[in-house]
Amino acid sequence: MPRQYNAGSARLPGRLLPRSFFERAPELVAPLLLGKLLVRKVKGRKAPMMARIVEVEAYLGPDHATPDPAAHAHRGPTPRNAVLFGPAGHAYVYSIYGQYFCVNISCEAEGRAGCVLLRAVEPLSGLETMARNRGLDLDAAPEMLTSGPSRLCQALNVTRAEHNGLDLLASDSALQVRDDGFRVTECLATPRIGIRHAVELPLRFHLEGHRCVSGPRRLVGRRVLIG
DNA sequence: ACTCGGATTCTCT
DNA sequence: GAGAATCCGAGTA
Repeated sequence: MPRQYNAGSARLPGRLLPRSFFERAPELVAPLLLGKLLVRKVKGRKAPMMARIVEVEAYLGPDHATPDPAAHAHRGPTPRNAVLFGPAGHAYVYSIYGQYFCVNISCEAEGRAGCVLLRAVEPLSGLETMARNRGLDLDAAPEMLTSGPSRLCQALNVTRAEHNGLDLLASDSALQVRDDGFRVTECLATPRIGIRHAVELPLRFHLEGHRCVSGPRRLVGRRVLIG
């Protein structure tokens, strides 16, 4: 059973991840992010929204040994992807299809790009707020709230205007990644979803069988041990 | 200035 | 499983 958190508690659970955690290649960081907490603090509200990361994808920068033409950073820095070339542990939020957002976490040392896309999280607290943000009934199933990169942005009200470039490793950030001690020992690596290029790279990582994971349930993948 | 495609989601059939 | 919605950013000129 997922650990429950007191929505009224003033202190956030666990601890912030160190920046060094993200100053590595995205394909190493991505599986290690599974099981970590995503915390969304909203000004004027006592209780933050919290969710556990269950599905991610790695996108490689132009200096990586493996070319990744599916990555936004592949052709080098542009105004849009500037955050990816900055320090690690920051939010790269971009808009897609004119109506949605996706959120990534920058990886690698400053000057080098690479990131991890958050594709799905398991809601832990603030589910009614998430449902309201998504325009769903307050008793909507958890997987309808945050299963999908743009669904989770909508549920947590993450936008490019407000959150692009935000430091996810600072205690005063509206969006944080934290480690509450929850341990994931293995995951499944599969091809990434929704891309046209580099479709063969196995850079999508998820908790096998988790109901909040997005996408087709029958993707071929290989088991990966974590830690 | 102009074109084109997109790391998606929802609503149908 | 297919098609629509919908617009920003990147590339080309």
